[in-house]
Amino acid sequence: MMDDTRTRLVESALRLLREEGLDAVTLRAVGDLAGLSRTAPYRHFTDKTALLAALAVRVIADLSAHVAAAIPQEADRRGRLRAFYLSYVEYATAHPEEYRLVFASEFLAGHHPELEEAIDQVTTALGMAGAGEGPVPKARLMALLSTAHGLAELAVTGQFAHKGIGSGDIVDVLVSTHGD
Amino acid sequence: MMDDTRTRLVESALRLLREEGLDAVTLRAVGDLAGLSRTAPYRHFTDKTALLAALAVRVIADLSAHVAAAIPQEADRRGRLRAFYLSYVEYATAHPEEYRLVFASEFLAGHHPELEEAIDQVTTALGMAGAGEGPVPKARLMALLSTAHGLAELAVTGQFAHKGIGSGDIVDVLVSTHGD
DNA sequence: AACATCATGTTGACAGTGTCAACCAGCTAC
DNA sequence: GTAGCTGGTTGACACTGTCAACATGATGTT
Repeated sequence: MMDDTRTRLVESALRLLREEGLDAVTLRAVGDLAGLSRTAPYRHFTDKTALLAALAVRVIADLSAHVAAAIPQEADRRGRLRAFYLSYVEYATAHPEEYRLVFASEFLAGHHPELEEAIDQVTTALGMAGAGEGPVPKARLMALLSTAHGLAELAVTGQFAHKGIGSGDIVDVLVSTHGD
Repeated sequence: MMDDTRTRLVESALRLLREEGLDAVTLRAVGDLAGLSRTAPYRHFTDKTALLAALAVRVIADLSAHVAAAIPQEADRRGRLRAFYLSYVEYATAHPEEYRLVFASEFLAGHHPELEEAIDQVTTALGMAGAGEGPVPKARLMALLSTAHGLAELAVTGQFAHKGIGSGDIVDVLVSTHGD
């Protein structure tokens, strides 16, 4: 398969992202690390943004899996909600460059459908975990996602740390007022 | 004053941001538009990121003023909360490139203190408007800001539009469950 | 078997970018 | 009057994304 090289390119890009940050993810570096030449990505992605979108899909899948695994099914609604928020923020702060890419890629022009699909994946995983009984309405799911998303960004960029509070405190507030 | 040229540079950058987007904000273009030469910004900003941070401060001040003006003091708590969310999202969707800059600049390395201060300004304006009686605890304020922030990003990047829901629906959910 | 086609990959080149070094004009201060 | 700083300029450099042109091997058709 030639999809093989495609995923190898994405994997190389992921390694660069993790080890050297988003700015180090350059087409030339990706090609080099994959054992190919600088313009090789152009045979598998139309653009650099297309490569970044594919990379973002990978990252979001990781994030989704992390969050889904962190929500204990046997806990009550409040407990699952707290686990959702905390695990989401945890992932973001543990992998700041990856999360930065997610933010950046959402602003990419020419909306990539795979990216939207990956985000849908997060919300459905969230819906299954957080439901308890019956389906959770879409608007509610998006509200939860919005909150977690904004929380993660402010946490990652150190907006909480430089005042006295931690993100845990904020999750407390969110869960206690938003929890049922 | 030589601060005059400094603000003129920021103003030129703002015009470029509004009229041609974030990618068009290049040091050369900023210098040209200000009637100076390409490296002129280096006499007033150490970095390009420093210029962007200053620009972000301007944008956040605008956003802060817009939100503060949109919250009716005579409304009840729910009403003010709804006005806060809606005006925040409204500003973001009306000026997407400016809001994109805010996201990008928060991820800038070498945390700029003025930027953090500008963000504090938003939360205090929010605190005064949303308080009613007594001071609102910091964690609560940050929770509100997180939610609005995440909401704005998902709205700006069209994450709601491509399913059936609008951001107003989500604000309904947020206000009804989070409103008191 | 011979040929055309296409996917994959390479090198060379180009315009643009952030950044720095070197240089230059005034203004201020002693 | 001269030393030094502030604000400004031009020239150059390494690097980036992107494209055009070219190679090469596999595939498929006759």
